[in-house]
Amino acid sequence: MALEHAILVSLEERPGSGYELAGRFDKSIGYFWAATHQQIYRTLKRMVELDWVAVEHIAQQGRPDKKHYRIAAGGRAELRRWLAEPSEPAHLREELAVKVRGASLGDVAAVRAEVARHRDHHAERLDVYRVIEKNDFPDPGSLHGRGLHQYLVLRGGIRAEQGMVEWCEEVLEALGRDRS
Amino acid sequence: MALEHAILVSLEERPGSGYELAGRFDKSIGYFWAATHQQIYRTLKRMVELDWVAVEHIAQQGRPDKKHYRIAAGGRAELRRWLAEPSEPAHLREELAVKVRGASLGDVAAVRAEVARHRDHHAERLDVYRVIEKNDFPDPGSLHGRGLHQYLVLRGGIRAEQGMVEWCEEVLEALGRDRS
DNA sequence: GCTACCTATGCAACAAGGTGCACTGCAACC
DNA sequence: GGTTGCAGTGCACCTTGTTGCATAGGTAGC
Repeated sequence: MALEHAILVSLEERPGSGYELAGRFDKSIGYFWAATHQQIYRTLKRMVELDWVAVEHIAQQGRPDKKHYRIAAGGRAELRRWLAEPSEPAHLREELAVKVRGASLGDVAAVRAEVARHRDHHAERLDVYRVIEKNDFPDPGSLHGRGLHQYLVLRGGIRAEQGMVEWCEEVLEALGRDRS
Repeated sequence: MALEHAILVSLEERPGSGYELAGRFDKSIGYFWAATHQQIYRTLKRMVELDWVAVEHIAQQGRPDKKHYRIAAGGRAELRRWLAEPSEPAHLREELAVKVRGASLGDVAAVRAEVARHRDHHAERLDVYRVIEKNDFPDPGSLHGRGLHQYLVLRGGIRAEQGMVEWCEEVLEALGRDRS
């Protein structure tokens, strides 16, 4: 499972609480690997038992106590092991595509409206990425190491969203032209 | 869940056995929504209980008996209902991206090799799609209705694989240039 | 003659992900 | 003064997906 490894990578970049991690998985790293707070709390607990992360209980006044996590030596070793290991190419899983394929068995106009909605969604997401690209990586040519790696992942997100927007446009155009 | 609906769409196009469906989900429709034979048998069983599909037991000699499934009226109604309903945009889930992001915590060369492997995989998949496009849809401009919808989904697959290949190339080039 | 694969279905167990809820106390809004 | 939202962790339950195994006769290759 990659969730553990995504958490390890994120904690290595910056230690933090489960709540704070859940926030990160709701944006930034979460754009490429989503997770709910439930998954994160459960996984952190398991990783403490495995000695992949270290916990520190922090008492707070006025707000709930929290647990601060940071990556442990075992976690670093696990990351190295996992990075060297081959991984399965992810396969597509796009409900919208199934709907397009079956559109003629229902209301084609409704499916078309869904495609338009998805296009808007992906266009918004694309905007978010472009802003990040502009603000955080103004000079991509000068990047090295970790910064470069983060940039490349962002580039993947941009490509994916751009591709989806273009596909939605193609579908909208074709369905709009079709009168049968 | 969309697996049920993907099966319904597939059965509507052509009735068949669970085994035969598992074959389809191993190629064609499976390129966009993968499923194992286990999932398919379980889901078919459930859909029979819901009266979404009808079964016919067929005794065979020399080979195991089989069950032939076709879509029922309830399944058609469910498809119409589902097609009219909005669906959540899928979020990305690409383990390779997590590896690229964490590459500096391990053997960057190994991650780079993985990216090359994935590029090859997606390039092969892209070839498969291009062959289907050329053979099954020689004249896209003349397509209507169901044929057009199938073509549009294939176009989505082509775009996705093309995008992945290009991203892998970008990553390979950038990692190859980086000496830090 | 032995191995391996194909057809065909399915159970059992497990891993992973998602949903709903519960508790607490402060700050901000209207 | 009541509602909403945030910070913070977690349980219980449910759905979805994966893996290993079982069964059994036919066919194809070495």
